[in-house]
Amino acid sequence: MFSEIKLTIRQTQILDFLFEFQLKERMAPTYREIADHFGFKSTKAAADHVSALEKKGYLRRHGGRSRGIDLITLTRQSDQKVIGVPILGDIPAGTPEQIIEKQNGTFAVDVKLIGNIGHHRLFALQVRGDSMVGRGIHAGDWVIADADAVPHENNLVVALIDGENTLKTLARKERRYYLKAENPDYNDWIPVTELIIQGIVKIAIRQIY
Amino acid sequence: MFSEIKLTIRQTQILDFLFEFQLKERMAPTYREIADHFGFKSTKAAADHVSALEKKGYLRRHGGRSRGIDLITLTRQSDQKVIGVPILGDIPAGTPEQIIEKQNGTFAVDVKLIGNIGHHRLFALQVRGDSMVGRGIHAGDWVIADADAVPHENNLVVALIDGENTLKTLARKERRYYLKAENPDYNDWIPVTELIIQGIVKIAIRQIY
DNA sequence: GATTTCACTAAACATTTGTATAGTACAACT
DNA sequence: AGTTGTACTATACAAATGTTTAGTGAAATC
Repeated sequence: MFSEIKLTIRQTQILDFLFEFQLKERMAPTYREIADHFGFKSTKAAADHVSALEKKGYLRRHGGRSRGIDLITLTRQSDQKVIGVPILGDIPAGTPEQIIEKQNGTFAVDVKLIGNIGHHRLFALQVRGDSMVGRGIHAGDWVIADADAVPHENNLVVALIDGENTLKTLARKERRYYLKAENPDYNDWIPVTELIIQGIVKIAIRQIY
Repeated sequence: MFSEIKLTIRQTQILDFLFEFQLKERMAPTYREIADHFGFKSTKAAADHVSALEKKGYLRRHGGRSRGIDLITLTRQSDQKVIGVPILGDIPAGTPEQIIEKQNGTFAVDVKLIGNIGHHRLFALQVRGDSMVGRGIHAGDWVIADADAVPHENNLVVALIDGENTLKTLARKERRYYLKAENPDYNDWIPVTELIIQGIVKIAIRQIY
């Protein structure tokens, strides 16, 4: 490829500040804001540093314009990136593949919440019933589930039972897995062989009234 | 379900231009650039339109700063509309006005979750401590709060006590309001006169492991 | 019919901001 | 030994930009 041009310690500090400012304030700083941050008594110092960073290819400047520093690699969206997660309809099909096809719009989820999921397929659904109140999940809540995650004990899973999506906790007794409803009123332990686990719940979203 | 605050044809055109400019130029336009584009002979026309859009909650302005127009909504697609909610830093200032200024990046929230907030200011913060486990809110959870909502009894509120943000339930005993921690370990009832209620929690987001 | 909102013009002011000139000091190459 | 690059100060100008006061006319709302 190409070897990056080395930066001095100070130039690295300046560049770090530029990124930080852009992320926080959602705009580029002015030379005076840079100077103030570093305690420079002249704006020329800041301008010189930015000029050096431009020469070395770390940024572009839109000459004449205020706040014209353009950090090339940082898009505005990188601060606020969302993933469109398909919403599961009320009567979903069986397999995870079909789930995505039966979608009912999408739900936007901030990547801060899910991190690096790779190519995993996610889906969203709105909770009905109160089988999961024991884990703080109530009717009307939204859950985001990962269709490709490997289930582990104590995971909150989306399972398909009799054509309906239900939320259960994946439990284990000795060597056998079961599904458990987190509500004392329910006592349904269902062996995992009788059903399909469609996804592992990663995020729960509650609207508070 | 919810109706958005309506825009006039001209205001829609202005908003479209703001999105277009931000996308192309990677920065917000100035009032003169807006005026030039539309052929306005006074910058006041542009400023008035932007002011109207701010009042209707379609954008925020960073007063005094050049290119200080901050488009909150990222996408204009009706399917996947998100609002950028400023994230509160760890040591926030007192009044709701100052909250927005101390922002630390933004958090994207699907409008499906919030409905019509009008021009209410929202903010996001990550929960520390376990004072709200009784209401299913744990350390690490995200909460989205409305800085302009009117507090009611039993509301989950963000309150500023001794320079720290804490979550409490707004409770009432006879005619006086108090703040209650939803954890049997805590028993702190604080009269509302001694503190500032910064916002009413509308959404809680939990990452499930 | 009165008031408010919308959509601007016109002119000006104040601040913010980019840019320039002139210079100091030091370290690193060539 | 001389040049180049780094890292600034000090001052200042001019352009860019936000903001304000004062107004007009039409459309919408009360």
